[in-house]
Amino acid sequence: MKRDSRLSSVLHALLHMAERGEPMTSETLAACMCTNPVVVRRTMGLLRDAGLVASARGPSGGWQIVADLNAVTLRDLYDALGEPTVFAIGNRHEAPQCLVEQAVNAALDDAFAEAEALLLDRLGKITLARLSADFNRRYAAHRTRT
Amino acid sequence: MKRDSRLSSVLHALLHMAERGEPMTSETLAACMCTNPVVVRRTMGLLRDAGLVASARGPSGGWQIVADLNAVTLRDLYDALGEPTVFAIGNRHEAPQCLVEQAVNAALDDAFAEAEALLLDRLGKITLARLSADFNRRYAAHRTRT
DNA sequence: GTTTCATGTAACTTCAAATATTACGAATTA
DNA sequence: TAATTCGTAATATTTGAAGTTACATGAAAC
Repeated sequence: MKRDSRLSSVLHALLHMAERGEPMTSETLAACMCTNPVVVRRTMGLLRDAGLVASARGPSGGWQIVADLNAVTLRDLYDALGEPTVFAIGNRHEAPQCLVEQAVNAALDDAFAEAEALLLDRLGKITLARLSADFNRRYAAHRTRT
Repeated sequence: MKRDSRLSSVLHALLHMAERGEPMTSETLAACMCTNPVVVRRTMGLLRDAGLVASARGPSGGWQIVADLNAVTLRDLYDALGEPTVFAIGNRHEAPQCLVEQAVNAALDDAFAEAEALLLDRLGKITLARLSADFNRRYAAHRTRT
């Protein structure tokens, strides 16, 4: 299976944008994430629909954060991306006739639902501001070392 | 992404085997799970390697549970399957140079690790015996209704 | 107002991982 | 020895994410 890395990607992009302060083109963002401008536009487009970033066309255009870094959590990003499937493990059939399979599914669904709830709760507690601060700590430490 | 449904599959198979009491061929199991005998053999083979089931060749051969249903948890099955990847969401790069991406990955890794730990803990608390009992409750209820 | 730059998006291709299939060898029972 | 069943290699299919190509649309700069 190929894992969905969009959450990781948009976070990477957003922190770079936060550092920069001025609009960044999808080309620039794609370069710093080793991907393709179209992929960036597609993904950032979802964040724009959610009101988190703004895009502008033409010269001096590009992408910019419009939300308050203290107010945006990773959960918000997850939601903006369309609440992608969390687990790579799932039931064989979703609504089986077989009573055995129903019992199996019920047990698995419970456990996975609990884990998903915990994950989303954790994501809801991490703000972009905190990640940005974390990055700046790492940056300072890095400059000290070298 | 295509989700891994082997945990669901082997559970389904094991409960059928528990009900039956005598060996079941991979062909029979495949039929009741709408899949292929070879797939069954491959997957059940992992459980055999873990000492949970036994296989016998030739006429009157097939698959049988050899473990105590009270002692086997879903976590044991997960382990027997080789601890498959839990999440369909992941980091873009695993060991990035970029400090921004390192900060992002660290935050995500934490949240996902917590959720995974909770999931495995839950799986470790569900025994095959409990699932079997759950099935029998459903079966009784079903017979009452019809 | 024309040129240039950048997004918007449809259509298609590639890639990775699970699952399915075919084929045949090896072991076991009757 | 014939029938049955597992063991397993090799290959194909399927699914969904990611990447690519192509071109239309809109905005700024001159």
